[in-house]
Amino acid sequence: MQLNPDQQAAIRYLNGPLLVLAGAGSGKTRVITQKIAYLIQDCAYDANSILAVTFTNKAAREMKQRVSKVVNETQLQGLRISTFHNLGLYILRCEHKAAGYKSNITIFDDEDATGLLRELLLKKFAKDPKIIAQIKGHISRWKNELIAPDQAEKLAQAPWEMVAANVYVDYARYLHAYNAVDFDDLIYIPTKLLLDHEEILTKWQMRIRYMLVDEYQDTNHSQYQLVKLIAGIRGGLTVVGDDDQSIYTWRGARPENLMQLSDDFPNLNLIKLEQNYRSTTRILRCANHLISHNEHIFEKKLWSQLGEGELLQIISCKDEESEAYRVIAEITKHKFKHNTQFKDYAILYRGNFQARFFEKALREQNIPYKLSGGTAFFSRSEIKDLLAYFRLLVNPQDDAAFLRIINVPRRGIGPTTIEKLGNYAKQRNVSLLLAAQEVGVQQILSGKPLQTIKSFIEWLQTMVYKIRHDDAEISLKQLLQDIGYQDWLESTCSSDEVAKNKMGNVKELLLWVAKLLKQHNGDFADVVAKLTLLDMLENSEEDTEQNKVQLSTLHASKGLEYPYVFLVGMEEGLLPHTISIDEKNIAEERRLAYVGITRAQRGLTITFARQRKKHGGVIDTKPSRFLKELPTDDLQWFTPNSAASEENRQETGKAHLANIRELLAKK
DNA sequence: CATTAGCTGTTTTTT
DNA sequence: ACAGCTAATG
Repeated sequence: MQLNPDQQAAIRYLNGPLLVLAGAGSGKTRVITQKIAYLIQDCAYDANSILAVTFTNKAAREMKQRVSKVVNETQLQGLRISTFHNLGLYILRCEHKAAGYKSNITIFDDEDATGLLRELLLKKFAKDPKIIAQIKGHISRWKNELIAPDQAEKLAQAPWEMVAANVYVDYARYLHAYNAVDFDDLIYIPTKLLLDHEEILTKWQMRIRYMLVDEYQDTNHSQYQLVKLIAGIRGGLTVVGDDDQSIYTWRGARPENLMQLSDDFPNLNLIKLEQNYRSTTRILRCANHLISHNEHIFEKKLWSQLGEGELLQIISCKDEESEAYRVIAEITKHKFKHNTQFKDYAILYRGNFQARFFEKALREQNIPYKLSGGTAFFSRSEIKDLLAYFRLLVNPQDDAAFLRIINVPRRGIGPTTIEKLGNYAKQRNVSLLLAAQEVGVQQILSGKPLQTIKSFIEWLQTMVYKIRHDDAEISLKQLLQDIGYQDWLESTCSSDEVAKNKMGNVKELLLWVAKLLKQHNGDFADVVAKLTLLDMLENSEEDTEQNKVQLSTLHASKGLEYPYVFLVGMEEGLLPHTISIDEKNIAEERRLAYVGITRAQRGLTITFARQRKKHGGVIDTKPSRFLKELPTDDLQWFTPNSAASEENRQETGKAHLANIRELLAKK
């Protein structure tokens, strides 16, 4: 496909910073990938002097894949395409000394961070998880705004804000003592570092000569500062964004950063991409109609040359179960009729929990599917356990990891022992593991617990050695053997099935780690940190190649496209979500729906359930208000009593599915 | 220390 | 419905 003049211009423009306002499907990823190719092939840029940044691992993966199709492999050596968090980790690991960390940094995930905060707040006053979450959010905001703990203390006004600031101080101190960072730190610390150290800043500015940022509307303040610092006055910078696709303000994203750019870079050039190469005119008209209900920073109108296309189908379903069966039935029918492939279909939803019903239905029908997003995998207890072992092997100061696994599997180390050890560690001002290694613990602990901990530490040390010197895969299997994890799973799980499943996950993790270790030259610390950032499915191009129905949250679907999209659960309370139903947040929910609609290339089906199970009971639901914001002429409704569909008399999706199977069999 | 029964509150989205 | 926590018991 040829590039249009605007795209060409965006690719070739190198006389300073450039903002590309790119509507959905206007080829923004193409502009970025082609620009990388242009820089390398036509402008003699070294690949390792180019940095491309995205928000999700998925987007980074996609971009890497697309670049490798345009530029040959030897020229790509050293090219960095990564998420903001991975970039932060990279800078932090390079500059750990200046930042005051040892090289074996570990990353606290959300759960660890919340755990630490709970511990700290217990002393102060509260243990209400809501308050903890609130304070966590506040600390996160401070970090996003580049406000240090001591500054926060000075700035705090309201009493509760003072408490939060105090906790922030302690929290930062503890994390540092653990030689650990949280997700926000991965941006905050490197940005502060570049701000405070002229020579480090210069070094990075020299190293990175051109920077490209995708989904720019999702940057928060600290991320923007990081970009600005690296780009410097030279302004080797292209950012691509679309304020209509800003769906991350809940985690601090500031679409205003699009505007901010022209203030910070007076010589900023602006290029708009408005031609859409993805969707039919009908789909686009619906998207434009919907989003016109929002206020806009920049006006733009998307258009397409791909023809009118089919009507959008709106299907009313009885409940979530029949919604799932109905969608599967529609896919089956459509696939048969148009001779398509499973991978041409995507099911998009607001919340991860919705995937369950579709998974069940797909499994029953033996339809292959790909569930997107690694979060589910990493939140599994068995994976977190193993990861905690890994973290402890890397960093003996990681107390969160220590606490998680010291008694998993059971070693007879209970709360009493841990409390004693904890007190001692605090008094000695060292981590739990290091405290247990000191001679002085003998005065605190004795007998069996002491013996157990001693031998546990000895074992850990042999393990550290083994992983460094022996074959990775064998070492990791040994670790699993030594702790008797399989037996523990079998004895604690409710059924053999569950235990087997968990063991399968554990084996999968070990395989990945072994593979990653080889990729990272055996740098176990690096691999473990990467794992925490969920950056692993890297070598699974097969997934998109494989012929599977795609299941994804709306958030995770951004930047992707599918021939036929099923946007499910289009109900009040779900999309828009109950929590975001006030005037300010409704705009973001609308953008979320907009993102969903604009994923579709040729066909779009929107479904909703009239009833949904909620905390036990059954709740009546209403169709989403967003449906009323679509142009009626482009819609075809399928409701139980509408004449539009004979088939729809079948109330349950299951029966509907059976009908279609029968119909197909006859043909 | 481990186990278990009963109690709670809880449901967005991601790094 | 369910997981995660608490308190009581082995």
